[in-house]
Amino acid sequence: MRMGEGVEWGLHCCVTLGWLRDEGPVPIGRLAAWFDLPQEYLKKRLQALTKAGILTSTPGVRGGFALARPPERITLMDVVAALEGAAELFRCEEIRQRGAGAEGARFSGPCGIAAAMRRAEMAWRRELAAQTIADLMAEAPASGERTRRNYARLRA
Amino acid sequence: MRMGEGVEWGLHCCVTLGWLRDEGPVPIGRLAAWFDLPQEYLKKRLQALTKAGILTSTPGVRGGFALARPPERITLMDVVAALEGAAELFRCEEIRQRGAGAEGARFSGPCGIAAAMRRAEMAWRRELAAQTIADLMAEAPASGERTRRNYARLRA
DNA sequence: GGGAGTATACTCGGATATGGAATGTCCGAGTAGGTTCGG
DNA sequence: CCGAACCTACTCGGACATTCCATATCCGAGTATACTCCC
Repeated sequence: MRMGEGVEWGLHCCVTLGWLRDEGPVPIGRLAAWFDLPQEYLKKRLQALTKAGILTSTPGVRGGFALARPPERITLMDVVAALEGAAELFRCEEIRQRGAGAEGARFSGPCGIAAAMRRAEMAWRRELAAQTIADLMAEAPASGERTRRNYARLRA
Repeated sequence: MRMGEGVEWGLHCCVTLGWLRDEGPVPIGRLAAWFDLPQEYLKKRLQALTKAGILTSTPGVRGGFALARPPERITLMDVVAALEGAAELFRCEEIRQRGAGAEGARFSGPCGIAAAMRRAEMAWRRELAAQTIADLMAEAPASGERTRRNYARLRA
């Protein structure tokens, strides 16, 4: 069980778009070159973020991607859910109700195993939801400054 | 990103083996029929648990699988790590150091994104390590009683 | 010179191949118990 | 009748197919810009 690499890409792109928010939309080719990533596949991932309402995409010759909301209102949980699906990590198939072991059982309450796994997963989600893109931006102001400088030079 | 179904199988089998600890080793065929699971693949997963030191396997005509330690000393984290690998969910590829965005950067500290994801993952692991197989057994004493009864009937 | 129409180049969007991991299946090695033969 | 050797049946262990999803790629739809032509 591992997370897709698109999550790292999406988070870095969101932080970068947060820093370049005053510069207007950033085209996908620029972002791909920025991190040396496969352009077409990165586009596919950003499209998922767009569908989830995290990014906005504007077509046309001066188009590109941009944040749909202020960075303070975008949590890591939003990005992960958009890119990896909102489904839970552990899926209970209720195997306790099948086979010879279920002979003469009622199963009133929920499955204890599923409940325990759910508790752990909720702790994970809570931590993810507590961090925002703005927090990540605040942690590295120097990188923000450099990003704006490099981007302005590329644009010129 | 989803967890393999083997985790659910492994946890249910561990709880069942905890209840049947006085009955000696349980063969794989019995366990597979118990939950109506594909026998050969379940065996592969239990072999992983054996390699991790969670189960013991005894060959021979009266052989089978059994818990290697008391249920109080087996955490959900142990089982998940044995079946899904101990690698972290989020792997940082340091894409910030690649491409045009890294022009003239020093990168003194660790990647803030990786740190944030690590925090969330640690919360998840902590919750998993706090729950043991014995806890799961204690939550459903009725199922334990029924399991012992059904198993004795099958054995007869 | 001004404005409308048109052509164009650049963007996003979804449909289409490919590779690797999770899943599923198979055969061989080993051990405990039962059986048989000899004492 | 007792004991030891052998044989058999059942177990686990690892090697071999198959299916599904993440990854990677391609072509088509749409729009703002820039240019051109007409008034």
